Amino acid sequence: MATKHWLMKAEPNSRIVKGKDVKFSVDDFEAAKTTPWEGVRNAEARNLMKEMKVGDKVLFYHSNCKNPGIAAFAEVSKEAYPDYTAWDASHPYYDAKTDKDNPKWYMVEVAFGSRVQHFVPLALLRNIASSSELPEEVAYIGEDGAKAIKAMALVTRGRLSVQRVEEETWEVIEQLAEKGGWEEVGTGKPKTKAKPKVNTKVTSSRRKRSRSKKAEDSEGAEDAEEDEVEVEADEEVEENRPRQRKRKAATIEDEPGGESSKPRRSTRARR
DNA sequence: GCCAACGTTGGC
DNA sequence: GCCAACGTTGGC
Repeated sequence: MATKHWLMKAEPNSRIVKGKDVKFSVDDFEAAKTTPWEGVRNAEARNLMKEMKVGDKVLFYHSNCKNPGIAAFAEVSKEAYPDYTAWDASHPYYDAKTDKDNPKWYMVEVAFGSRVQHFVPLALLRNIASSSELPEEVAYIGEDGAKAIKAMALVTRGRLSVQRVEEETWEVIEQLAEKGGWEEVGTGKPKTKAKPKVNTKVTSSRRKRSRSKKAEDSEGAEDAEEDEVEVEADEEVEENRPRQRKRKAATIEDEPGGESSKPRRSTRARR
């Protein structure tokens, strides 16, 4: 079967949930090499993860930050298995309503591939999606490319933390990540619609702040290494870091510490 | 099963 | 920090 493509969101900024930092930036991901994508507590996102196969390609997205966008390429290294953090009362995403005999939440493991050469900001994608004409800085994606972007779940629905990405769309994102071109201009201005701001900047000045550490969020990239992934993981992961997101969790809990071993990330799953 | 209230996500 | 979109919960 054909390889499928996905987009998974993580939060690059520090955010403490139940005493634990759910941050998981592209830097964290690169250092971890592989990470269990735990913490997803949204049924649709979980169902999509269950469809993932080893080798499927993933766009790593920075969410809930100053400059949200696509920061890296990754791939699925382990198929869906029960998300044990749902049973860990000290975990940010603990779900008191589930138990080991009847797992409700699942996670996959994702292996870092490479950073994008040019960070692809959500603002750029929104700009492309909302413009009647293709911004000239990214004219190389063509009208079909623009059409693919307009249909992206990231643009049309936004809130899902795990989304399906069409192959053609993946290719357009690859082109953008490789060629860039809007940085000096700003995301291309908005033409028409416009919503907002356009982004822009992005690189250039970039934003400041952000996250706890530094940022990187934005771009990053610069180089990138390419390579590809590989990896696999097997075993378990080692560490990994966290990120994650929130969710409600239920309550309970108790304190931190816990084992948990890893926290991780995750994306949010929106709930 | 419908739907209003509520809570969350997440861009800005 | 604001707030819009949307998912979930729970009453009826």
